[in-house]
Amino acid sequence: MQKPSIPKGTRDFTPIEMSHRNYIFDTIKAVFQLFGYQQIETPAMENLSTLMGKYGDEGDKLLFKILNSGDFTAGISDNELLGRNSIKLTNKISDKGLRYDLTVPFARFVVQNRDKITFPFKRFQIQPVWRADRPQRGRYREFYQCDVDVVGSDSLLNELELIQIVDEVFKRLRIRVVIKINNRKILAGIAEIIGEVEKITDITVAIDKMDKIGLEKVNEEMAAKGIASEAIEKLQPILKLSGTNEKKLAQLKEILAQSEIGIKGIAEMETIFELCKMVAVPTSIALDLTLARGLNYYTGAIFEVQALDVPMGSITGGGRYDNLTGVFGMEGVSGVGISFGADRIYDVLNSLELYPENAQAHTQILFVSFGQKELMFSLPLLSELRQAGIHAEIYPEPVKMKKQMSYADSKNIPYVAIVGETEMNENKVMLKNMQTGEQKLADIHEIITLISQKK
RNA sequence: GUGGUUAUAGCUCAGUUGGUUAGAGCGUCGGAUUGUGGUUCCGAAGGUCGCGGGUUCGAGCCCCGUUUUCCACCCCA
Repeated sequence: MQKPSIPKGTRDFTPIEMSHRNYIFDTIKAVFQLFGYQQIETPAMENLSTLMGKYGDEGDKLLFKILNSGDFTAGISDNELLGRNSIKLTNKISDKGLRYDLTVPFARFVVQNRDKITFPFKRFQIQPVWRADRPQRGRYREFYQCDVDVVGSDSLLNELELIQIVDEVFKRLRIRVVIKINNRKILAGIAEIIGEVEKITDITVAIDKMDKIGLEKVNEEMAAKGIASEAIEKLQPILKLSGTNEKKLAQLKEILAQSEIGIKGIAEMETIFELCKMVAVPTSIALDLTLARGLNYYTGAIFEVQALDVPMGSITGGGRYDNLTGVFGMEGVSGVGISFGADRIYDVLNSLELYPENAQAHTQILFVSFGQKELMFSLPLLSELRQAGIHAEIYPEPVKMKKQMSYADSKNIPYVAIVGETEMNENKVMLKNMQTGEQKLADIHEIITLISQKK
């Protein structure tokens, strides 16, 4: 017999773990709805043509591909098979893949369902995504993203709203966080000023690592990518900017004075900070010029959220993308959105043990079974309890009482109903409080009132 | 994809320079207690030491391969 196992980077969740996870999902969902967002879902698998080329070369490699059904080698010549060109071969034997994130499927959704959507469209989506990454701390091959996006509106009010959502979600989850914010236009302006417009991706990827590897190594990496040493030299004062958000922006304004796009980015940031001040967002928001984020479809503000009390990569991230639907043939639709990484938030919550006590909706009363007659007596009572909204169950086998009591104990069920000869004669049940050990004869209505009060 | 690391009972882990029959705690099941759990006591079941090969008189322990776990890099939630 073989030992059962699951694919690497995937996990099972027990009932307790699920109640913890649902606490996260329910909290996030409630906040999304509070701000007027509507839920959608898209299929776990998409056509590869939808997914390929949207996440860069690295992303393409990390896509899980689904083998075509039936005789998938039918249309392939022996030469092609023997050629062992796995990329070419993949295109022939697979035309579907598991989704890599929720944003690209959402863009497809918008284009395909534009007749049913009124803009601005505010949607949220909570579903798993899959990446063929090598698993490690805070990194899984299957994980949930909780996306909120607004498409069809350029207003910076949307950016504000997303910040407010982040603030509210983490307030409710009681996780202390910092919201890091930057702007792709500012990064573009910087590239322009130092004369390396072509290399903007390499520059952003390198400076994104500032926190992790430090200034020196970042400089080394940029040099290795072929960025001119004068350009790197010019970049230094920018990387060393410090002080309040306002101070940084003021200094940047001077540095980027000659860059139209840079000035535009600064203006956006100023507006966003002003709006945050106006509604008094309590979470600290830090302008972080080293924040770049990998996905290259962002064009304006970019966000990242980090937990203050647990070392963990970003637990939420997103930004503004001006033309995401363009690749699917629908031009000029701007969107902005963020994604909560539910599995990382789950890890943070686990290490801080921040779950509310009654996070799980468990059984409130268990009927023990003695035999056929008692069963006939108990079943209608069970139905009555359930109709009153009380979580009730009956032990399905007339086994030893010790066993049934242990079951109640291990499931943390607060009340046990014992029904035997004596109780049936009086049309009552023996209600035992598992915490105090007290028990008393009670009829069904007394029980309903008692348990309902305890809720 | 690159480098390192791990694997022994359902779970967490011991296991001496390579030496007879591989252990503990927890959990599970049974009993003390034929209608009363959480505490206690007694007992039982449960392992091809990840898998495959090699070295050796002899391998859980050494060597090679492979899979898996975790960590770092790349990249990312």
